[in-house]
Amino acid sequence: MTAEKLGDILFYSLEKSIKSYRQFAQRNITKAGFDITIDQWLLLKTLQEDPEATQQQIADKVFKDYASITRMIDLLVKKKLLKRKPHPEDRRRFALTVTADAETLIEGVQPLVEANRRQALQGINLQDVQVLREVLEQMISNCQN
Amino acid sequence: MTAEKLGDILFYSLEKSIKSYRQFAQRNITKAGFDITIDQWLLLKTLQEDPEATQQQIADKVFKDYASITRMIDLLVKKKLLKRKPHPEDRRRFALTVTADAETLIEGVQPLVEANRRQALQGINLQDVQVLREVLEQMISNCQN
DNA sequence: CAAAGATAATTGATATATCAATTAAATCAA
DNA sequence: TTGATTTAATTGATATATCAATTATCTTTG
Repeated sequence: MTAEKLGDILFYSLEKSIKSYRQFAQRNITKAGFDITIDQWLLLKTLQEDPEATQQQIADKVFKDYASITRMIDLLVKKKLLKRKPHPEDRRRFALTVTADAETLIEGVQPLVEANRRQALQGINLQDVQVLREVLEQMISNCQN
Repeated sequence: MTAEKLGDILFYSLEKSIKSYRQFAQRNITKAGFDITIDQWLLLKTLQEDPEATQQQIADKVFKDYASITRMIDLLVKKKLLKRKPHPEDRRRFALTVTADAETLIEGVQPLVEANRRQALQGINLQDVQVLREVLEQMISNCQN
């Protein structure tokens, strides 16, 4: 019969948990008056960590499609959070710069993000988080083809 | 300094793992020649489990937005996988019926879905899956506001 | 019963995901 | 050096996510 109920399926909980967290986190950021999505924040953060990254490297890091990154960057440029200039050494690329506005925004959001993470993990012990991390990594590698 | 690297962040692994799984599963389904997305499959499955469900109930079950469900149903009707008729008792609603085509499709996809799940969980022991499940549920409830 | 409130679904606007095809520039190889 | 291959990014098409506003119908309640 294998009457596998949706609620019993691990992947369903996975989806649900990540969506819950995203909604929760985005709600808090929006409520606090920040005009930025979590994905945009993450992209900017990534660029700050590695200002020389190509769009493809960014895509790999935030685990998104190249096309999505192109469009997100378009948006961020429109919002004056990024500057896009021709790259001096490789004309296929662009040199991306996080603007001062963006830096302020990112800093402002940071404590909220940390608070969100803390609240989401409340009452969960560290060993379990570690197990979770390992299981997820195993799953990721199992799905690499 | 809190130089929290992205890779260290649990939520990042969560996103990455669910995306890996989805891409992996969708790839296999598409490769096998089935013209359906995982989300569409899930919606149809949910309706099969509970044919009387309202769209809102479906949305809650698959953890999607009402608007998304409306649009997915439009699509499924176009693809002849669903029939939408006026509901006999409540004119605000629709009576949704999974077509015979859809039933065949769902059955055909089923073994693939199960194989995908098995492969994704390979080498992971059951206790750890159980821990995972519990942690995720806790996280979900932590984010309920 | 009528007005107010609740419920089911849709629509519009914007953001993101994904695949395939394309363009432009760089690099490699004969 | 030219011609083939690879790489960086974009574009188009389609699917989904999310919020707010709207419509239509039902349910309460005064």
